[in-house]
Amino acid sequence: MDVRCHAERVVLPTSPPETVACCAPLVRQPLGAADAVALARTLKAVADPARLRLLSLVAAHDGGEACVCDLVDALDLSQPTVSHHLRVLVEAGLLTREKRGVWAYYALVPAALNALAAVLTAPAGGARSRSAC
Amino acid sequence: MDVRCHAERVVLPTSPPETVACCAPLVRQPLGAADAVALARTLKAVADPARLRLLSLVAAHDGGEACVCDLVDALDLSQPTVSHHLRVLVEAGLLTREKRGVWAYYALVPAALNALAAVLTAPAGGARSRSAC
DNA sequence: CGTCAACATCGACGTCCGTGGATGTCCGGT
DNA sequence: ACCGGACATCCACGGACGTCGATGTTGACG
Repeated sequence: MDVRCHAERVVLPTSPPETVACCAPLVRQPLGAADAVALARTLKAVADPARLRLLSLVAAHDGGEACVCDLVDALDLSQPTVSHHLRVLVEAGLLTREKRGVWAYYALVPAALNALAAVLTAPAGGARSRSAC
Repeated sequence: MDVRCHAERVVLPTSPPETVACCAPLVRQPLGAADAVALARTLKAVADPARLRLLSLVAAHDGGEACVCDLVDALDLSQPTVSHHLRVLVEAGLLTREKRGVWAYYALVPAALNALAAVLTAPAGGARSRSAC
């Protein structure tokens, strides 16, 4: 499950997990329709207040993982709603789920977040930037 | 007493005074509800295929700016829809609008995109990373 | 084996969002 | 002054999304 460069491949709507859009600088060249849909799908997973707080809570938790009960307690949402958001984040490849006993522990996938950040990064001052992946 | 998980660990300090989406790495500390809403609002502006393509087209265009007619021609959307998306992007601070004569030229705001990217950036392998805000 | 707790799934409801056609506004040209 | 083109705004419709209550599944424990 590595996040490699040059992923021109686009997956079907019934996407397998962890299909994070790789380094497509967004400001280098106009991205195609299919790539835009794929990128938007991942960004939509992050573009929600509850999901942002979940990512933040999981990342800031001890050991970099947290169980659902902790998250339900931290947010003002019902347990099914929290489970739904966690599912969305896992399907987007941003979180991993590991069940230990009765509890389900969620952990961050830093590479996925960094891939998103890399796509959004724009050349602040200069015109052309390095194309190193 | 029953063993209800370990829900006494989380503190939930409400929202810190700072509400700016400056360097708040998202993985450093749990972000408050208000900050999450603000961040999500900006991310929602980007989490759309048409808007992503618009950003890409504008950035890759000559001079870093493009008029609406170019964008309507590039995408398969009606002119009102393109105007709507451009409006969303301008209100999110990601594009600027300058009207010259009959045409309206849109240009990218690199700092805005970079701010988003900075928030999403996670410590890939390391643990702690400090950054002066 | 029965019970309880943790978590996921299902069904439903209200709301927001993307889209296009019709229309309005502004500017330049003849 | 009239007309045509470039954009913006308005309105309405269909689909997607966030939320919760109810229910199902699984594992631990007496």
